[in-house]
Amino acid sequence: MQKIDTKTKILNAAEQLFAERGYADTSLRLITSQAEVNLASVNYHFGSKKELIQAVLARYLDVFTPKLTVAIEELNGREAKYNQTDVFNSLMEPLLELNAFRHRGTTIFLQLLGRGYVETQGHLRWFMTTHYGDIMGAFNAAVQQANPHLSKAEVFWRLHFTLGSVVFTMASSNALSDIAKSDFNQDVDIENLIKRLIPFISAGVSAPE
Amino acid sequence: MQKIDTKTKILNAAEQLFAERGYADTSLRLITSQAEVNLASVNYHFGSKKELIQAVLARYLDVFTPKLTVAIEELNGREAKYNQTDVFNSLMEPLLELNAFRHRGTTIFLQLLGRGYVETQGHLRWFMTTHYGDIMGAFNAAVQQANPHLSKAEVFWRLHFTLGSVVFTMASSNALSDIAKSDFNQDVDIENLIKRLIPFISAGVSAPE
DNA sequence: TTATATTTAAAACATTCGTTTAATAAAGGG
DNA sequence: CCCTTTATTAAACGAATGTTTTAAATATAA
Repeated sequence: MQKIDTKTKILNAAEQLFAERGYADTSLRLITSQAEVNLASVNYHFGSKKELIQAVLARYLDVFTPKLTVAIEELNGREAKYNQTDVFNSLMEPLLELNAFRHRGTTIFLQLLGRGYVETQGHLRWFMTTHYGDIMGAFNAAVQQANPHLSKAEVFWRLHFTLGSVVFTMASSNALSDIAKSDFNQDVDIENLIKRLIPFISAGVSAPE
Repeated sequence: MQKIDTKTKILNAAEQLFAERGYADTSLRLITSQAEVNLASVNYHFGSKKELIQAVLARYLDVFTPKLTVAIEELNGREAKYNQTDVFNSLMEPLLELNAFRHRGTTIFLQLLGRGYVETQGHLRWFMTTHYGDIMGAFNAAVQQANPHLSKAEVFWRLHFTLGSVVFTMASSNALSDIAKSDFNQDVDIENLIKRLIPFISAGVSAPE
């Protein structure tokens, strides 16, 4: 039984609550009581709530983006041309490996991402594009490469449509799962959901213009 | 120059701000100052902020759902079987007519809808399903009818993926339009966006299982 | 051990929020 | 015109939030 330091205890509790309830609806008091630490320790270790939010996201992004980077590089290093499915697989592997990083890591990461996009007015989007803009651009380029029949602009938009599907689904996955449970008596986990998402997204991205 | 009563002034200001900034991040003080009415008038006319949110949404839904209802009924009254494109057209017309109801009505409505889904923890979803559940069910059934190769559950999920694409795109349409403008020197309006969305969504919904 | 730096703790602070109150003004009906 | 209802206004309330302060405890290094 090792001792977990305060900083980590805060991050663990915060990411859980942020993903479940959103950033705005999660107070520091709720986080610190869940983490069993003092209220003031958030400001001591992170400075502010805003910086805590960024730290929570950064912990995932710093695991995710290097893996995605090498996956994309591997893709571009191939002799044969790659297609849309190849690109998605390159994305999915690093994404699913987050489940090894932390319990339910994939879901939490996508929920945090989604909430960050729709909730906070700009500051999270700014944080991500300035710190992780390179890999985002590289991924965009890979999708273009795989879909030469689409214009740059069309790829741009379709990737955002895709992001919308994923992020929205994850952000409301709790409620949706409840509905699916009562309507179809169907248990839905993250793997199941991704399995449903893939054909939808793949068909959408590669659709004729 | 006709005089607009206080209730309407509040609704007009509120829907604008709710769509732009979300429900939680929009204070009653911001709304009432924008509307140039007294702070207390919100509680006087609507009872609470929660009820104001519902009233804002209801104003759109009460215009939208009757039109969608007749469109779906017309669809079911046809002799020939209809397909996915037919269903979407039945949805799009009432949706675009909201632009006649109010300036940028379609965008605002979809933004409000999306924010309601991810933000408020349940009460808006409850409000919608209890008051407008019938038409939602009818639309769901129509999509199933048009896609007999899909199970009920699969249709349910794909419609939510669709809602995600639409809502997410609308919710971040301001920022996205700016990016598209600077990257592709491309002006994007709502009609243009929907034109891009249709092939993406259609392909996704009707994809093989 | 002693001195210094780091971390934790309790309390208070300053704002902001939704809501309520109480007084005033305007409108409508007989 | 008077009376009742409806609507508006200014002020305050109570609760919740992020943050800061000040002191105590703990760890670190000389």
